[in-house]
Amino acid sequence: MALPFTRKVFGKDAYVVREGQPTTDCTLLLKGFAYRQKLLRDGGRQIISFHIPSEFVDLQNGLLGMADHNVQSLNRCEMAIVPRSALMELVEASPAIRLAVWIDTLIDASIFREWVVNVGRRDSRARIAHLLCEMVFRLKRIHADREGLYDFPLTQEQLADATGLTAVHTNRTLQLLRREGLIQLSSGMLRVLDWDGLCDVGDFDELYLHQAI
Amino acid sequence: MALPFTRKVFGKDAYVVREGQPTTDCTLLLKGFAYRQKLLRDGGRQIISFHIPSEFVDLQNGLLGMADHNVQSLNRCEMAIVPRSALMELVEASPAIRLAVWIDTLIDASIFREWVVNVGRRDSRARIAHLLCEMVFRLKRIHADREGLYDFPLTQEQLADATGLTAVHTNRTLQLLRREGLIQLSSGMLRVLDWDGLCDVGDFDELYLHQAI
DNA sequence: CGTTAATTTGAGACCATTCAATTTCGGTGG
DNA sequence: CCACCGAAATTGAATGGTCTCAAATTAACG
Repeated sequence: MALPFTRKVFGKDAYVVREGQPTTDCTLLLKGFAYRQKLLRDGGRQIISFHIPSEFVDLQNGLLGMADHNVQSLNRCEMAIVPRSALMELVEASPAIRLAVWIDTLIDASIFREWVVNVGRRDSRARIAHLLCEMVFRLKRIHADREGLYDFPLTQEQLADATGLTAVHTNRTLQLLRREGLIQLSSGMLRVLDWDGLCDVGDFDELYLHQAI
Repeated sequence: MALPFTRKVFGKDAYVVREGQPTTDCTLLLKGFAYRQKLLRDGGRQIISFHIPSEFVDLQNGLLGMADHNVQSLNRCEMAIVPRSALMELVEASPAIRLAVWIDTLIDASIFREWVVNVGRRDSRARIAHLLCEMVFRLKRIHADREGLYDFPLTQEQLADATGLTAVHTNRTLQLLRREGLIQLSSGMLRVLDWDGLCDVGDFDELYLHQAI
């Protein structure tokens, strides 16, 4: 809280950071959803992470000199923009904060590893189930109990770009998960009807999130 | 070099770290190749990175309390095993080393991000070409000029598990890359015949490796 | 309430998989 | 130096999961 920051509001699908840009800030997501993505030369897009409030979306920018991917808001977002230099000074001054911040970047990396597994080796049903498990697991930490109902503003196209599928096939796979009685998903709200079943389908093991307490 | 370490030799396909294991050491690869992987419940395997001499294979173990994936030797390897506590003490004591080590873990993460893109959005030809580009780019840094010829002991099955393909299809794709005059690959040796062409096919941009000097 | 975005549906094509058999290669012992 | 062996690479044919391309329907928004 002692860090200097500027609060900034982003509309839907606004660019927060662009690939190839020199890094000047680190950005904390206060409200709304955001995602990170890379664009391919052929126009394809791969989403590499989704972010929910309370998460840094580009912490690696503190030490890497150049952004290697894009960061976009998913819906209307409020962000706290922290000058990279201020964050790094704090991190140098406080060993405890340093460890916390470093660990945050390491967990980030662990999630990417799991995503490699997800898009590399799981079929469409497991892929989407796994992604939903991860999102719900993380949403649980920032929300009071909502009886399993969560804001979930991702479009099927975004879900598709995150899982390496097409929007059409994502749609069919979601219908399958619904038919199986695992989830409800509509109007930007997600409810998990059968958590154990969804974890089972998605081959989900929370170990990689390193949230044991 | 001041760090305490024990030198250890691993045979082919030996486990260096196992998923779920409490972390006690960090391991530096001195000789040979290694890889990191995750196993799926259904028996599938996804390789999430390859490592060449001079690289740490599990630096995140310094701060995360538990291994979230497996590390295996690929061929005969020599490793320097550094007690986690010793490394962390050094890192606390020296700001310069701290930055270097942290940045190393951040580049690690950047590579995972690119791998998500690779297995998520590229077709088999581009996927394999991209992986070869990355490996050769990294091999160049540790080898004197070898006229484009490098040790490359990965089997086609390992290449397949890293790209999310089957060994059969990997074989056919490698034949295609050979027929196109891009690479030579046999007997554990790789030669790139057309670097620009291979980068083009693989949609390879070295930015994510953060090696600009 | 109009307009655009998002979701849903259908049919056909294709890339990659599966399964099985064959060939080649690398290493080992005689 | 050759015979042998298991691992790795290669080939073929059939299957299948996912994609592509359109069009239709529904939901979101100003």
